[in-house]
Amino acid sequence: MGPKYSSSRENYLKAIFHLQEIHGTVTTNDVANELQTRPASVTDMLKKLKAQKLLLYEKYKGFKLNTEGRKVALQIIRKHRLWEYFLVEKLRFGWDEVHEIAEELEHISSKKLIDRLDEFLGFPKSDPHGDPIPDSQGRWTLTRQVDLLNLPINQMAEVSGIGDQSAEILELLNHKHIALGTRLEVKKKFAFDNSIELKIKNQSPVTISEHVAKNVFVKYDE
Amino acid sequence: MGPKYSSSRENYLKAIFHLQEIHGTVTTNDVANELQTRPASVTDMLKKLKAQKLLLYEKYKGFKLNTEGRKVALQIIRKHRLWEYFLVEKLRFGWDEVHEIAEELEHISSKKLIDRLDEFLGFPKSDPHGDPIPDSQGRWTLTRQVDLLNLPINQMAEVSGIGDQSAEILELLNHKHIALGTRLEVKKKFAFDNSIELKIKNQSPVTISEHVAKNVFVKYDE
DNA sequence: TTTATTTTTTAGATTTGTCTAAATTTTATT
DNA sequence: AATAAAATTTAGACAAATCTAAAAAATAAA
Repeated sequence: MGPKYSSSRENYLKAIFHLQEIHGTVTTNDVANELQTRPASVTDMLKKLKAQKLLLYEKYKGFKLNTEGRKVALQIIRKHRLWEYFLVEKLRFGWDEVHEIAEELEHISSKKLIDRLDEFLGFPKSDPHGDPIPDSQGRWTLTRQVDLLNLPINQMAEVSGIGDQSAEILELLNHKHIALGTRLEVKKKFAFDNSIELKIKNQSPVTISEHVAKNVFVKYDE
Repeated sequence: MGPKYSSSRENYLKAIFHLQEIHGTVTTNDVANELQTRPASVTDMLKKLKAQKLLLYEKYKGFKLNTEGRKVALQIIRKHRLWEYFLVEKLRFGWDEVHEIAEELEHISSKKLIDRLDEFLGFPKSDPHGDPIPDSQGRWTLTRQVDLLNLPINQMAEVSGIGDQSAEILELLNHKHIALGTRLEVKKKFAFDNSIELKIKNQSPVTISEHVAKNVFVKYDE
């Protein structure tokens, strides 16, 4: 059996999901803009998605995915992010060059394939951009995982992993009282050398270099 | 940029390549049969492939791929077989369940992806069915690799690998004078228990069980 | 070598996804 | 509230890939 929905339909579902996460409800123009297509084409597709019972839609009013549509969208997002993780972690791609390839891979239909891939990758919780990966039931941890360079300022987070496992970096982190589980927030980012000033509760601020920041991963709820 | 040719076109190229390997020249009905489609649809596509300069075709005469068409077909076969290898070796799929999934994966367009995958897999020479994998220039070793159960009768071949690495099988093979590099041929296959009678030059015939045969891989030129 | 059979092609229709241009509805502005 | 502007939908067209039914060409059989 081929795919349940065409690539095109899947792209619409994904775009609508994305937009309704941001705005609650979605408009025709939004989708046209997101998918680089024409509003008329969007309307055409909305009718099809409604007929397939994936979308709540009354013409001229806004629209949003129903439960089934959301479910399908989450599976596509899951595939996209797992493939991105694979490309970066296993095939040594840069995190900035994987999106386009994952746009194609996300439409491969086999559920067994994606569950095996998930297992092969060790059930990662976040993709290389820090976005959460839904599990095979479409649930996701609300936790984002990023390195310290990408942690928003004043966002409390918990250290969840160290990239470089060398004794040198562990010594440095130890000295600054940073370990797995430490709760901290970024107070300042210096554009000059990308160094970062951190604050850990009940301690005075510490500064770390870009090189170190890149290797410290933290998670936080959004 | 999207794919250079549609999935459908790629499937035609692959089918025609396959058929012309067997019969030299290809007919409309052959292709229709191979792709489970109608002769009229094949004719339609032949015109398009000819217009794209991938096919030598005069109506009512047979047809075959030109150099460019062959090149494209080989790249698709390369992708198909590398993905099959990945599915079996990395994701623990059975060799009998990977074909359908690879039919989808083979249409992913990124050349960089497939070259990285090739590297990640260690530049395998054969897919899980023993079919050769073309390299990134479309060249392939004419050598097929199969286990002893699948070696054609009276085909001289050379032992190229042992699946199970246990001391027990190595002891058994050693006793029967079978090692990496040994040249042998299958003289008889017994349907009753799938045991196999082998002949090594200057030695009397030996019989091995199905279990052993499955774990001895050989290569031969076709 | 006619005739019959099979193969292949053409003609015209269908489906999916897209588009442009025009019409309609909603929203914003005076 | 009337009008202007923006958003959305409809109507009709097009390209790709497929199909059926009929016509044309090639092959096989009498």
